[in-house]
Amino acid sequence: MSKANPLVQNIVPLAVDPQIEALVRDIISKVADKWTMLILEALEEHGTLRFTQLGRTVGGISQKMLTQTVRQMEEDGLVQRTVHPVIPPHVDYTLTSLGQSLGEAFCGVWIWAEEHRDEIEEARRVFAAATRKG
Amino acid sequence: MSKANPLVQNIVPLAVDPQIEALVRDIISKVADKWTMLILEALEEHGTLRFTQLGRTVGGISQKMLTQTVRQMEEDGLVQRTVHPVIPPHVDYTLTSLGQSLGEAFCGVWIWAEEHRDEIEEARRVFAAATRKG
DNA sequence: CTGGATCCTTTTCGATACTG
DNA sequence: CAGTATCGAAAAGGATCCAG
Repeated sequence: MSKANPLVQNIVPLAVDPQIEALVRDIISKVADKWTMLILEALEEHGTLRFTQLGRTVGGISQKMLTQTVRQMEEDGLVQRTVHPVIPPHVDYTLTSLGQSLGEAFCGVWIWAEEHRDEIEEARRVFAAATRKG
Repeated sequence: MSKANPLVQNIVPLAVDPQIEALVRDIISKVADKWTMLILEALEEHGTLRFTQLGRTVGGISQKMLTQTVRQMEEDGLVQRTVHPVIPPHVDYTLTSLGQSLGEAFCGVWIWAEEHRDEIEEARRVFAAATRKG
C-alpha cells in the first residue's frame, strides 16, 4: 500500500457494508419518491383503500404512476394487495406490518422537516441574497 | 400519520397543510437523493472535506453532480461551504448543525433498513416467484 | 483545484387508447 | 373497476472541454 499521495492518505473509506449501503439507498430513494410517500401516508391514515379511492386520496397521480408505485411497494413487501374476483373487479390495498414500521421509522424525518422548515426557508433566503450580491 | 379511525374515515383529504406537505416532500426527496445521502454520510464521517476529497470519498460521482448536489445542500442550509482565496483554489465543505440533525433524523430509517433487509429481500423473492407463476 | 458551460444519452412521466 | 401498452415531451445525468 503506497502512501505517496498525501491528499489521499487521510481519506478513510466509508465504513458501511456496501450491501446495506445499496439497500438503504434503494429503500430510501423509493420511499422518498413523491408518490410512494403519499401512498404510504394515505394507507397509514385510511387503513385500507381500493385502487380508485387510493388515487383520489393521493390526488393528482396518473393511473400509470399509481399502478407502478403500488406494485413496487408490493414487491418490497410494504403493501398487501388483495384481489376480489368479482365483477366489476375489486382490489384493495393495505400496509403490511413492514410498511407500517417503515412509516413509523420515517416519522423521524418527517418531524425533522416540519421542525426545521423555518431554518431551511431562511437558509434559502440567505443563499438567494448572497447569490444576487455575488 | 395517525392510525385509521372508523369514525373519521370518511373525512377523505389528508389532514396536512398542503404547503407543509410540499416542503416536506421537497426536503425529503432531496435528502433521499442518492448523492445527497452519500455526501451527508461522507461529511458526517470526515467532518470537513475539500471538493476533490469529497468526490473521491463519495465515489463514482461526476463533477457536475457533485457541484450541483453540494450547492443544493448549501442552499438548503445543510452544508457550509468555505472558500479560501488562494491559488490554487481551496474550498472546503462541512455539515451545518442543521445538516447534522438531519443525519441523525435519518438514522431511524437507516436502522429500519438494516433491521428489515431480510424481510424486504424475502418479499422480493416471494413476489418474483408469484409473478413468474402468474 | 474548483467549477461553469455544453452536448448527448438515458430515464421518467403524463396523456391516451384499449382490455377483461 | 382496475389495470396494460404505447408514444412523445421533459428532466436527469454523464462526458467533455474550458477558465480563473
